[in-house]
Amino acid sequence: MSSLRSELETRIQGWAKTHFPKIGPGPWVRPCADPRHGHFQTHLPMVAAKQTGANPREIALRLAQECPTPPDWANPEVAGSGFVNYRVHPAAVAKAVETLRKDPAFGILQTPKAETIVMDFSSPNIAKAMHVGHIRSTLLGDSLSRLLSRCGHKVIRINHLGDWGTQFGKLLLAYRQAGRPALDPNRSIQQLEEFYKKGHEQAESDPKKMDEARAELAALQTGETERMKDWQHFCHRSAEHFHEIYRRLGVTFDLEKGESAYHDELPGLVEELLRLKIAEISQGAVVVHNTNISEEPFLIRKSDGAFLYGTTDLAALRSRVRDLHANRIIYVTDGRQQLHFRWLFDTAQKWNQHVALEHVWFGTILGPDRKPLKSRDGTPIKLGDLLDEAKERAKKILQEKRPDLSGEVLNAKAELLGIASLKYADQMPGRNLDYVFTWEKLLAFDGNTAPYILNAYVRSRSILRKAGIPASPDHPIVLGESAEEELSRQLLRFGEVVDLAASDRKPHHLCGYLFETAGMFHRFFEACPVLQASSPALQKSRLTLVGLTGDILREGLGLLGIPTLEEM
RNA sequence: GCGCUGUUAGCUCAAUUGGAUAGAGCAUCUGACUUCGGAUCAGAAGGUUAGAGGUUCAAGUCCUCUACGGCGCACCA
Repeated sequence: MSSLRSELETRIQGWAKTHFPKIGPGPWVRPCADPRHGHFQTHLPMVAAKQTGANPREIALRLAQECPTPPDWANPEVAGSGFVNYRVHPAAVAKAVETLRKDPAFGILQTPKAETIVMDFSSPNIAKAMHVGHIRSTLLGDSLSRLLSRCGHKVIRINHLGDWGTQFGKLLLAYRQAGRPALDPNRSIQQLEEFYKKGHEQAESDPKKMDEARAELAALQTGETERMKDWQHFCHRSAEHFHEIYRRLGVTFDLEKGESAYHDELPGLVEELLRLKIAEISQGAVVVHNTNISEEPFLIRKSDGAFLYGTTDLAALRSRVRDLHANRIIYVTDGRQQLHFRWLFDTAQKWNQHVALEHVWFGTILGPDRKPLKSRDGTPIKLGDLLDEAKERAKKILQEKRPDLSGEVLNAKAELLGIASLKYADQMPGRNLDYVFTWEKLLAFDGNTAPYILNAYVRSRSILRKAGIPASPDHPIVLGESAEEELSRQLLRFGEVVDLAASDRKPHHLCGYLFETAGMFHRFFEACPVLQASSPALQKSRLTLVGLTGDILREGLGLLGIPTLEEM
C-alpha cells in the first residue's frame, strides 16, 4: 500500500535517475516543516547542483516542469534556493484514505528482507526483586519486538535470566544455616533477599565465612544434589515473581533461558578460542585483545579458572546462531554496557559467527539528584511497588471522574490506565538520554500522556456507538474542513512512522506520532460535527474517519504494548 | 589518563538523520461548555540550541577546541 509521500518519491527518484544518475538513492521527499510551503518538499535540486555545478533554481524549475505529479496534485512550486514544493488536492487525500481504510495493515509495509531476529531483553536476576532498572529494557525490548514482527520479521524474544552468578554462594550459606526452609510463595523474593543479605554480611566480616560461601558456590557448580535442589527452588519462586510482573505489563517471552543453561559449554568454548588463536593467556587469565576497542582486553576466563559474564554471552550467542538460526541478535540493555558489547561483538566476528549484532542501549535511570536511583532505604524502587503506585494514582483520578464505578470494574480500569501511563512515559523520551526518575513524570495524566491518547480513542468509539455502528465503517471520504484534511494526511503517515520506529529501534517516534494524531483528532472533533453533520454523505465520511483514527490509535498503542479500553 | 555519552524555553522532552521562521507538554496568564465524553479546545508568554572557531548554498544536527554533567575502563554481572 503506497502512501502519498511514496507515490511522489517514486516519481522524483525516477526523474533523478534519468537526469542525475550519480545522485544518491534518496529519500528525496519529506513533509514540509511549514504547512504554508505545501505538504511535501524536495531539496534534490540543491544536491544535484552541488554535484554538477549547475544552478539549483534552474534544476528545480526543470524538475517542476518535467516530473509529473500523481493525479489530483497541484502544480509544484519552486521556492527558496532550490526547493520544490508539492500540494495534494483534498480529492487525492480522500482517495488515499479510502485505500488505507481497506488495508488491514493500515499502511505498514512488510519488509522485503525478513530476518530471524533474537531480541534479548529484560534479563532480571534470580533471587532478587525486579526494580525500576529493569523497566526500560523490558518495555523497549517488548515494543521493538512488536514493531519488528509487525514489519514482517520473525522475532524470538529471549529472557536471558541471571541465574548462575557468584551471589548464590552467599545466599546458599545463609539459607542452609536457616535449615533450608520452604519459601513462602507470597514473599519468597523478600526472603531470598534477606538470606542473601545475611550471607553477604557474614562473608564480608569474617574471612572464614567467605571461604564457606565460596565452598557453597563450588558445590553448586559441580552439581551437588542438595544445593541443586535449593537452587531450583530459588529459580521457581523467582520465576513466579517475574511472571506476575510480566503479566501485569503484558510482556511475553518465547524463551526463558538462564545463564546456567550454557554452563557446561564454557570450558570447551574457551579452549576453542585459544586453539583458534582468537584468545590468548595473559597474567594467568584468558583474554581477547583488540586495541582498536580499548587497551584492556576482554576477559573470558579468570586466572582461577572461573568463567565470566562475557563467556556466557559468547555461548548464548553461538547457541542462537546455531540452534535458533538467528540472522540478527539485538541486545537491549543499559548504556553502561557498551564496552562489553563491543568486546563481545568483536570476538564473535573473529570467531566467524555469521550474525548481525546490535546493542540497543538506553540511558541510566537517575534520581532527582541526578545520581543513580535509590529509594530511601538504599535499594532500588521495586517494580511491583511502582506498578501498584501507578494503579493507585489512576484509581484516585477515576474516582473523581467516574464516581459511578466501583469494585472490579474500577480496579481493572485503574490497573490499565496506571500501567498505560507508566509505559508511555517510559518510552516517550528518546532512549539514549539519562532518565531522571520522578513519580510525577512517570505517572502524569495530563498533556503528552497515554490517557490523552486513550481519551481520543474512547471518544472515537463513543461516536460510533452513538451512531449505532458496531465496527469501523467504510464509506466514501469527503474532505471540506481543514481539520479533517489535516487529520487524514496524518493517518496516511502511520505506516512510515512505524517503519522509522522499527528500523531506527526508536519507539519514541511512534509516541510522538500518536500524540499528534490524538491532538488532531481532538481538534477535528471540535471543528467538525459528526452526528450533526450537514448531509448524510458528510456524516458517513466523518464516521469513517472517526473509525479509522480510532483503529490507528489502537494499532499504534498496541505496538507500544499499551492496550486500549472502550470507555474511560 | 584513555574511551563512550550528553548539554535545546523556568521544568521535562521533540525536531522525519544536513533543509526554509527550532516544536510540544508541564507550570504561568487569558478565553470557550446546560459537551457527538472537559482526561477537551482556542490564544498569550517563554530561545544567541553550553561557549568559541570551522566545513556548507544551508548546521541544534558534521569537524576541531573549551566548559560542565553522567558512565565505563582484567579477573562482578
